[in-house]
Amino acid sequence: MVYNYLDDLNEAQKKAVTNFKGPSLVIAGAGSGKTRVLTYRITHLLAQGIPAYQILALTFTNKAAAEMKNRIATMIGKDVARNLWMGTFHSIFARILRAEAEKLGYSSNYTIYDTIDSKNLVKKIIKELGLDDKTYKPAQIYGRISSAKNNLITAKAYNSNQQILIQDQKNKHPRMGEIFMLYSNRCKKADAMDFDDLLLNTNILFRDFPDILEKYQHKFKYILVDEYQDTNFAQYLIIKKLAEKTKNVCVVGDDAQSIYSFRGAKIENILNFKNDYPGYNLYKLEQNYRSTKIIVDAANSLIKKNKEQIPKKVYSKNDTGDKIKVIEADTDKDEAYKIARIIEDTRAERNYEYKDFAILYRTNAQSRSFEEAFRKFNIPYKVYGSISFYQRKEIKDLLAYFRLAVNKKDDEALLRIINYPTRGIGQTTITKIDNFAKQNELNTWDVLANIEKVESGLNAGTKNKLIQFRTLINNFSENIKSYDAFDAATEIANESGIMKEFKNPQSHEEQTRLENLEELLNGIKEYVDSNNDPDFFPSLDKFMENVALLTNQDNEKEEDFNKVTIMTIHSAKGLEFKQVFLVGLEEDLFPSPMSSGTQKELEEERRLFYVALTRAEESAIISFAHERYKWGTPTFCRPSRFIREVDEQYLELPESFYQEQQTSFTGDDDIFGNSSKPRFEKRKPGLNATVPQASKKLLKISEAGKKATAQTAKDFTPDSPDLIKEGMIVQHSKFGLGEVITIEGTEPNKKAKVLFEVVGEKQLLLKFAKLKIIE
DNA sequence: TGTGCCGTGATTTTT
DNA sequence: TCACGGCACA
Repeated sequence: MVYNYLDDLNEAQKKAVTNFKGPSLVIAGAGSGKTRVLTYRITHLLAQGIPAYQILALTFTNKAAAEMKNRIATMIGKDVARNLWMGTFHSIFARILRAEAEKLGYSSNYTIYDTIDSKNLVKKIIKELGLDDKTYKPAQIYGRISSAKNNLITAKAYNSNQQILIQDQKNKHPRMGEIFMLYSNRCKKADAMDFDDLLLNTNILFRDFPDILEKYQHKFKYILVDEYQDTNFAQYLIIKKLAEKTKNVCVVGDDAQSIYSFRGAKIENILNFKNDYPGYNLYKLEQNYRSTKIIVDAANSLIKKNKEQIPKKVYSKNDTGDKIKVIEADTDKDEAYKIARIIEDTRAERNYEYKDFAILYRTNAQSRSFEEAFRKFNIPYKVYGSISFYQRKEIKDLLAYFRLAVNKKDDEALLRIINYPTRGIGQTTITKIDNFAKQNELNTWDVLANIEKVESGLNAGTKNKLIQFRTLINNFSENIKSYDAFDAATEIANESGIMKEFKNPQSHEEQTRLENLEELLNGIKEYVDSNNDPDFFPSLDKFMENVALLTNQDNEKEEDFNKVTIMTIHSAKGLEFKQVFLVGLEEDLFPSPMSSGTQKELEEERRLFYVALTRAEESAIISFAHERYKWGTPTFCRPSRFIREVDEQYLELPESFYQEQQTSFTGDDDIFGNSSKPRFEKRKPGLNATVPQASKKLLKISEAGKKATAQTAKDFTPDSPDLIKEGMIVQHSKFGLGEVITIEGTEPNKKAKVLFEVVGEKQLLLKFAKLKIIE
């Protein structure tokens, strides 16, 4: 060791790094140096003379793995770091499964189906069974299959479990089990595993082949797991089995930051570590180095409302910092503009750069208003979380050729490209081949391979086209044996006709697609060039091994470096910014109405808020709007309960908030309002009671005319005040629909008393008020 | 077989 | 609002 790395650590961190024998649980509060502990612990293991190949370090993202690897490489050298088994759960076990594939009846170059492939397959099966895809929503069905697998329930086990079957009956999905079974069989037949199979099959491998389990138990003498609070049952059990012999397992995580239960993560895994590994060592990293005192204390004041927690006291020794400013906006648009202005101001006042800011929200749909505002203000920004690079259509299409060349059984890939670019093989033909394949229990490719002999009612011309396609693919798979990945890929890109599709880009969109394809090829070039192992041939099939496991966050572009970050809170986990804007803090948005039904769900939403707040280093700003476009319709909103849950001493609230507190926040009873009820029953209880009775006409209009309202709100042109009469239904740009109760006074000071649907009764001076006549 | 229009429905998503 | 799938038509 070139320097005494332990000097970089505080006492708690040092203990967590140096006590490397036996089970360890490291509870790492937000910003407490979790990654540091992990990397230093590995460094320490290596310094004790433990060989790198005996260390298994599991993360959830490629990014986290790459970051750790880099840090370790700088501390102890690239050559050693390379031999560590460090990567995501999926990539590590995909690798092990490739080595052991035959035992489970797969080949070592099995395909990995990504979510899109999986959903397509589910969709197809639902169709084939003649089921209604409104009852059997593919995404939902896939979700159920996925969560079954994450709980280690195979299709077979699923179908023999009475309880599950009864549950499906109740859910109006009596044929769920059948779909699951077909789905599993199809994947197997295509020599394909989906994401969940990678974990499920690893478990099956370890269960059914004890000698193999023993081999890996012996191999991995030290196991480290990052973000342990986000492990699902399948992952938990793999770790448990691998660590059974040595018990040298170190898990790091923060129960307060568990936000992925909807994907099967079990917070119980971290809460129950003490039971699984009695005699474990517990380390709590409680000093937050990232944020100001106010931010840490505010976050604590909120999170303490959660019941299920490992007790800890996160604190900061940094500056006190600014109070968290709460900003009130009229509309979502207004919210974005206000924030754009603040960004420009802060940049000037504090000498911040654009990269120091982040906009964090609950749902992706919220990005739009910010994109628009930032464009207006010329603020450079980058939006994360849209569609991943590898999920773009053009990329998936080209990759499908690669996949088929590597594994001809890959039916999803085959069907994707058999007529793309179009080569005269239409739906009718595909259906015929497909049916024949199914009747004879064959892969689609098998039918193509013997198309000359197949009695399928296809005419000679069509057969010829199929033979041409077959020859094309056969050539490709010949090529990948001798060409390196880049040469093979380039050949395929050209010969398949995909590049030709974009030869003369007609639109900006086509231009982007071409660039994406080029980027993919460049990536492959890099892959080939970066190999300096003379014993390794960087072929296309090798490149394909991990492609399905890559995501777009893995390749940040350099030009995106100094831009404002716009992303969901989920994707912000692990990141930090000087100033964080927590936007859209409204009921029915955050907490999300979809996940505030149960206490458990609500606690997770609260943890989400906690994660968001603790991303901030120097200041955090919370915003909410009174009116927001939801699915194209302007909707009225109330501030989120989470604002109120933060201890007020850390907040700088807007004037109106104190007034509103008295009316809309009189108690908790309106908080759990059912969102299907008409809105005016939920706001301002004092007025609510009177509104519905007062105007049946208004109610009728607002119920029937939601679409009309949406249109009028968009291009709002007020009518002349002279035309406004008693009894009319009018619309106000801010207050929405209302009924004119009385008109009094004389020009130019005519006043109208209007009963609005949402805000109740208002006196309006007609010369100022902009009203539009609806009826 | 390909195109264009209309109706529908819509969290979060590390792999 | 926006994206996607189904269906009618060329």
